[in-house]
Amino acid sequence: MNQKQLEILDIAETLFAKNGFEGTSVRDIAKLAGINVAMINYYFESKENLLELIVKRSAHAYKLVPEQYNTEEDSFKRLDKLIDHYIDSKFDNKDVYQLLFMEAKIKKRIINSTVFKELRKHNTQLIKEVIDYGYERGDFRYYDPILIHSTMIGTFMNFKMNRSLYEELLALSPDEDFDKIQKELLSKHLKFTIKAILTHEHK
Amino acid sequence: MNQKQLEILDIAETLFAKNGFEGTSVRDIAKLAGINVAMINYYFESKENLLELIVKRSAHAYKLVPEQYNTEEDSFKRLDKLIDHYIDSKFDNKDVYQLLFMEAKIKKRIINSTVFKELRKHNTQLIKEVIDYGYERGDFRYYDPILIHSTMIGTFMNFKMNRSLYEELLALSPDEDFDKIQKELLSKHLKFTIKAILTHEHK
DNA sequence: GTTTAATTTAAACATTTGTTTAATTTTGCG
DNA sequence: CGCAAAATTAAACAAATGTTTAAATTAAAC
Repeated sequence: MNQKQLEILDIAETLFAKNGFEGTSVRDIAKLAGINVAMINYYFESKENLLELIVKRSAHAYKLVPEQYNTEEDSFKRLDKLIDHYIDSKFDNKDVYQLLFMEAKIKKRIINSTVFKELRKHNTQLIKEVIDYGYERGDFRYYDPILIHSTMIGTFMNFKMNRSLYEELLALSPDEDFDKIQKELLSKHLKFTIKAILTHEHK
Repeated sequence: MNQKQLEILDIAETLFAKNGFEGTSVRDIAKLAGINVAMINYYFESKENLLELIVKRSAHAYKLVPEQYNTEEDSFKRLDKLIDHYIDSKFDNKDVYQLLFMEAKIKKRIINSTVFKELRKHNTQLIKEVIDYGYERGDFRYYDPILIHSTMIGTFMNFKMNRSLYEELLALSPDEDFDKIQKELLSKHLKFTIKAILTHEHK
């Protein structure tokens, strides 16, 4: 794939995430990329296929990698690192995750939602291992990793999908780096929440 | 508005939530409602207007009503009731919330996202009051209601939007009432999580 | 430099889109 | 009934959609 094709993927990714798949026409993409409409079919065969390529390109980047956090011996520090790693992986690949999240619901779409499901199962399993690690060391109580993951992903997506609301609520001045602040806030909040869950007594 | 018009609203609501606004054609709606395509414009003037009507019809139902929970004197019980009330209000009006949530991102749409923002501000404020109540009685620590609300709504939406994933993960037999189980699980999890946050010590 | 292949273009293609028209049917009322 | 208003229909509308074609341009190979 050449430079131009990658640029088209980026542009399509952004537009799909912003306006939805149906809400984005191939002409929109072509115009923004400064190319002829026909080039999209020449390069990618179809619009559907373009979506599939975008998803495949980035989906793997959302997989958690144990090496990123399991060097920490302390249960709490390991959890912290896991959460930062989790947030980082989703922030770095800007828009695919929103795309996946939205498209996962659409039954019509040919897109392989298996990719998305497998991804979530994989990450849930790794989260479970960190919980188990802390549990065996007597630091955490046990709690369903599916639910923990739901809260992580849900809180994250909610922040991502309601940016303009949070700009208002948090009353940030427009020159501040919203992404950075949002990321820090989210990191702090999720760490606190998950730790609270894992150390809270059942009454 | 007659019976048929209300039925059309219901059908459109379902389809919009399932396939998105652009992903749903007026002909899809007409076919499912068993009416002529022209009737939709005859009744509702335009497709956009139909969406707006759907939103307006249900948006108010998502507003929390203090009377539903502030009869409880105990901080924890009041919080429990708030959470159940919160979940109930979103479950009862089936698909509008998903619609709002998805459409809130789309900048193109004429739909008044102010409605959605005001709704969230209103609910955040009520959540804050419950937190304050518990804080004044020495039951809770203070925690940013915006973040609490984010976790509530995020966890909820994540459950809602990934139903098929959770059907798989939770390995429910198909004859079980998934909605009911999901609702109970969500209720229990959110109650535990929010309470954990509000009683967890800052280290 | 010529020829072949790959790239890019404008135009046309067939569908589908939301909406409107104009004719028809149904309804309500005297 | 008779008639006007409302409801419903099939058809047509223009615009937009994804895709294809066939010609034009560029690049590569010999």
